[in-house]
Amino acid sequence: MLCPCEKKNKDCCLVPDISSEQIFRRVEPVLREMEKTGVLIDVDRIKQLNRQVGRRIDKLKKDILSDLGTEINLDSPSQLADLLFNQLKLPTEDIRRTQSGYSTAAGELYKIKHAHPAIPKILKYREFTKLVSTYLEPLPKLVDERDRLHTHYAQDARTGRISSSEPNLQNIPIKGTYGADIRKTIVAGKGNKLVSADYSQIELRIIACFSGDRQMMDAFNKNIDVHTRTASLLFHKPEGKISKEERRFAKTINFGVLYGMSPFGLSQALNIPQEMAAKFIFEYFHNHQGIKEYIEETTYRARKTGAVETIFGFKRKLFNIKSDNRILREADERMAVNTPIQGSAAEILKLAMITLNQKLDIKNQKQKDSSALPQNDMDARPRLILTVHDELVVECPEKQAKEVAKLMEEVMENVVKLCVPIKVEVGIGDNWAASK
DNA sequence: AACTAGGCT
DNA sequence: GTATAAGCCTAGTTG
Repeated sequence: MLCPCEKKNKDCCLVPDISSEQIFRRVEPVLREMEKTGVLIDVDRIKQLNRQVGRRIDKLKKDILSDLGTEINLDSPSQLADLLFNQLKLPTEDIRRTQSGYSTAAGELYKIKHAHPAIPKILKYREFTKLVSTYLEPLPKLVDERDRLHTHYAQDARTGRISSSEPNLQNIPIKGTYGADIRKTIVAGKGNKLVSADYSQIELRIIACFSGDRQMMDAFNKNIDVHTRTASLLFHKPEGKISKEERRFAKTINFGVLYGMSPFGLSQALNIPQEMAAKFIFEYFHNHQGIKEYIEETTYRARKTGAVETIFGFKRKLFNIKSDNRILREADERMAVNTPIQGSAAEILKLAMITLNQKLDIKNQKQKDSSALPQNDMDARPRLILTVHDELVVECPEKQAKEVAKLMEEVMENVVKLCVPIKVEVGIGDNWAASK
């Protein structure tokens, strides 16, 4: 048992006595089982969406090419950049460069969206072609005879996070015009429900605990929205008077801190002057002394030992932390801060998966014994089907959904005890979007 | 294979 | 003066 918040009394946290290596090993069979189970998708609905979005792409493409007055390949960034910036001479002063020329990334085109009627259409075209080429076209081709998708899960060697490939089920759309529609195509089988459980702001809770920052700990302990608390300190207003915009700013800064964001990065993210961004960051660290000291302490220790580690002792070596090359050194400093947070969150989730699977197995055994379910119906029992960094999804018979939701919440919230509460949000639905 | 872009947490 | 937010996977173009 080791308490991660070293600045405070030793017993405020309870971390099970298990190593990161053991977690790594014991989650593997859980992952293999999830791959085997697979997730059910509504193939007809995907094909329908494919046709629908495809028609909009065709129309956009026609409009864009007629607006631009030439035949170029819209999927070629280099052809597009040459046309927009060299031939049509659209303003370039705010446009980032790539190795080859001007960038046509969405964020850059957005800055000049009024400079030419084709620009907003190009942005839509990009959004829709992404959905078709990455999701709507490939997914139906990857299903088995029962319309289930079987991904491959792997554990990342640098942070311990779980990744998903062929297909990647961890980047199924949720935002944007058709995002929710696509997520709705991941469905529960007949008579089943999907139960989704999300850790609420797990990474911020971890940094609150590791740093012992008074304001952040206080917000979590009193169940005050942490972004609203940050906004309240930043804008010198009571929490009740914080606007949506102010909360959004605070949220971006809170996440920025986890990643080591600079004034430049913040100014880009919020679309504000760099000076203002610098002021926000200064003010943030003034209000959150604990976080400031934690970051200094972590990078200092990384320099001394050449590595950082997570709550269960997973180590990441940082080869450039003492480099004379500022670019490389600062990249390692950001990893030094981020890896223990992201990696610890990954371990907490994996330990919850191991524990949850154990309890589901025990439950399944009992169900079988009391013959509450048909003996050979492999589908009629709760199974983990998805894991997405801070979320787990279980598919289970409708009748068990509430019970399973409760179990997931209980297991995930108590698998470790930090010096702030861990909160989980659960939902039940017929598809992935509805279960949140 | 490198580059650019973009989906998710 | 220069680059600038952690981690992952996939797709299309280019040479």
